[in-house]
Amino acid sequence: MLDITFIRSNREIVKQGMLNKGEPTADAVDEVIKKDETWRQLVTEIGTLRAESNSRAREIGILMGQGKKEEAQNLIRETGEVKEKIKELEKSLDVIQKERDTLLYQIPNVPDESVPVGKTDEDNVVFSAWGEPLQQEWRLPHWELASEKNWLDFERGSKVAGAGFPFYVGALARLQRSLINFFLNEAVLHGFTEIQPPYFVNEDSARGTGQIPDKEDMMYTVPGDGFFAIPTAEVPVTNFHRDEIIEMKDMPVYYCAYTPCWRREAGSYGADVRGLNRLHQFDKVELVKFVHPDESDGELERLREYAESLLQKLDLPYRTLLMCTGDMGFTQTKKYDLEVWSPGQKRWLEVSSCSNFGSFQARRMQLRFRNEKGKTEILHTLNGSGLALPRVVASILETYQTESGDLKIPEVLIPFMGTDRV
RNA sequence: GGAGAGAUGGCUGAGUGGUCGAAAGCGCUCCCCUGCUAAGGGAGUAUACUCCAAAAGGGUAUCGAGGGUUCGAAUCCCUCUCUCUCCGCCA
Repeated sequence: MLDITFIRSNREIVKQGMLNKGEPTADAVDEVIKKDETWRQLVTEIGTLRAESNSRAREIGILMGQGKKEEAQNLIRETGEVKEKIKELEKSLDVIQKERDTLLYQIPNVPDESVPVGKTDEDNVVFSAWGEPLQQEWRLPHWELASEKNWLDFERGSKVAGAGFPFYVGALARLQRSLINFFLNEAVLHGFTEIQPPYFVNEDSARGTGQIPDKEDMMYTVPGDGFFAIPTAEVPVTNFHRDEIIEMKDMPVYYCAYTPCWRREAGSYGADVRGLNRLHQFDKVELVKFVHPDESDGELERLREYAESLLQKLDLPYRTLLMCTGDMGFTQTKKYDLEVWSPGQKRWLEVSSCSNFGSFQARRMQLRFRNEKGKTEILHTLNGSGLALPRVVASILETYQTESGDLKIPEVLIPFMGTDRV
């Protein structure tokens, strides 16, 4: 949610940003400003009437205290009219406010100036690249190697849960656990505080990070309890401080969390969903930052660099994309995607997405800090994957496989795996 | 799941229909005094919205949340949420 005051004084910028993000029109901006004007008028009017009603009530109290019942009765009679008027206006205010807020929720965050304007993923910019993508023809896609080794069981996954819920078996299960440990250890070394969040959240939390209204279809729900299965740890971790004021001395706040993630992924098909490319449940280590508004630009770059360093330590070639306005999503001001090379499929796989949300999420959540002057101020949030597991696993299976059909273990994972080859 | 108790400002904790946004204490900030790592005195110290060009300053709302009664509610009524205690169940 954008600040209505910001929208009022930056009408054209907000409109342009909305169009750049691919919204068909930016009419909501004009409408919300109009609604807000009416809203403010009503608030002022109601305030005045309430002031009057309050002062009369106080007078009545004093008269009663002095035993002047007659005079008090007169005043009480007169007050009825004001009360009626207030009730009436309050009803209108309620309606207007709902209309205003609905519009407000429809206006996306404004892209940063450094973000390229574009419509689709074709317009994303390759920001950087690292490593030499392997091209040998003998490399098998990860699902073939995994099948030969009995490491992945999609059939039983379907039987037990459904499509997109595979079992990881034996060495591959251990490899995932090793990656989780590696990622968490690295994050803690870089100053992130490790937390284990709930895997289900309530509606308020889903709204706080912007999953609703808009993207509730992406989440699994728990019937009867009103819970959503988290689509990413971002949801519970960012909501950790919802409705709180963080002291300046405690800023910036960095968290990392490992969780499974559940996504319905309605409408996905084809090669996209082969093997580990796209699942309904996957593991991820997520990084979340709460920072001073002046710092968020730099913090995004450091977040990106940190995520990249993980791929470098695993020695997996990757490239970093700077997402264009049309492909970046509703809530972000700027976003990088990290894509790892999949030599068995000869394609890039997204394994991390690092985003700056500015004050957009924080405002919804009333997530504030006490600034230098002791005033409360909405802070900025960022998050990034560090990293999403299945595609990293896929890339490892394809990058580290030998021509004889074994799998070498990336050096940094050997301590966790207890072996250098499986 | 059953029974009971409770939810007040950064914290502790008063307040059961009338100048209560809320006593007092603690903490914190500033000032004064004090020649010493103590003590004393004074002032200040919630959040959101809104009016005003802005500052100063007004106004409104908020005592877990929502609704109700009333001229007036932290205080009465209803619903919900959460916390604690005891019992049951349990990884």
